[in-house]
Amino acid sequence: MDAKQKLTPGALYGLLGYRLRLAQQAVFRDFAVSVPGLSPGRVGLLIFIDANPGVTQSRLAEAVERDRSTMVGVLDQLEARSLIKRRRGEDRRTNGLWLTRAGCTLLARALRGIARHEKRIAARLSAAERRQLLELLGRISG
Amino acid sequence: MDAKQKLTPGALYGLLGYRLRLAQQAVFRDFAVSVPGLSPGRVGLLIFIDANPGVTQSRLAEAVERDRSTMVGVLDQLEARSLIKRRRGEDRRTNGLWLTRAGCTLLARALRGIARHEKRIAARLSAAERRQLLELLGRISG
DNA sequence: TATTGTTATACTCTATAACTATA
DNA sequence: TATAGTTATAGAGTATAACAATA
Repeated sequence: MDAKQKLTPGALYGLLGYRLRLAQQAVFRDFAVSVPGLSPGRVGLLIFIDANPGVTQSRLAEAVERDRSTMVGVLDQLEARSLIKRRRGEDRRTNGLWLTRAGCTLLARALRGIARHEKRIAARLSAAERRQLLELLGRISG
Repeated sequence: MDAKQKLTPGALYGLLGYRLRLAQQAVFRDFAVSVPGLSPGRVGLLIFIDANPGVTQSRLAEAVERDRSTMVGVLDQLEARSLIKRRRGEDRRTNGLWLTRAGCTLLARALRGIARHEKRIAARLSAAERRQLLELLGRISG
């Protein structure tokens, strides 16, 4: 053993915030493997559009708590990949959003990947422990 | 109630990864209020330098799992704020890192802020629940 | 006037590749 | 040759401010 400490000191290791960050990073890495080609945020957008066909860009931005200007580029990318389409709304200031056929297909595949992912990260928890973890996380989130 | 779903659908809400992300975001927001002027990552660096005075940039980068090129700019900022100092090592390729007086002072203040922060985010958990949450998070992190 | 989508711009955090000075 | 620090560059992801079209 070295005189120097190897990783972050015990000071951090006892903190909920730090441990939450470590867990989230581990989960994120597994997600990237299980759901190639889509980040968690992107999947969230596809799910939301799928559940709310024709939703406007501003409503979507509001739903995921981002500025509407932020959505423009993100949606440009999804549209460039032919996963979504924009269509001008009855209120002609708005764009309605829909999944394309390819978007539906990719979302379905992503959801299967997420199911595998979820199973893998919960592998070391019993069903009761998984429930309790969700409960405690909910308490933290306020 | 609208026909459209308000936020992300139940599909996501049952997922550990999603709930972890929500909890982490809530904690992050509270951290920013409790520990003004330093992000969680920056505090981690100061703690590590404090615990390992004279550590080189590369060892620090390795400890926090970042590329050494990433550290350069970050350390430039901390140095520009006079929180750390670099000193050329015996091996003259290296820079040793130390906290300055101001860095020590700010770190001490940050640690007090983190203590308040930790107390606040754990406020809705019993001691046993807090322990269990740490345990379950450890299991998730692998 | 107010709202929607857009653009221009900028900031944070991160990485890779190539350079320099040392070893 | 190999390593430490640096630079140039790039790419996510995010925001604010201002603008045109539309309401």
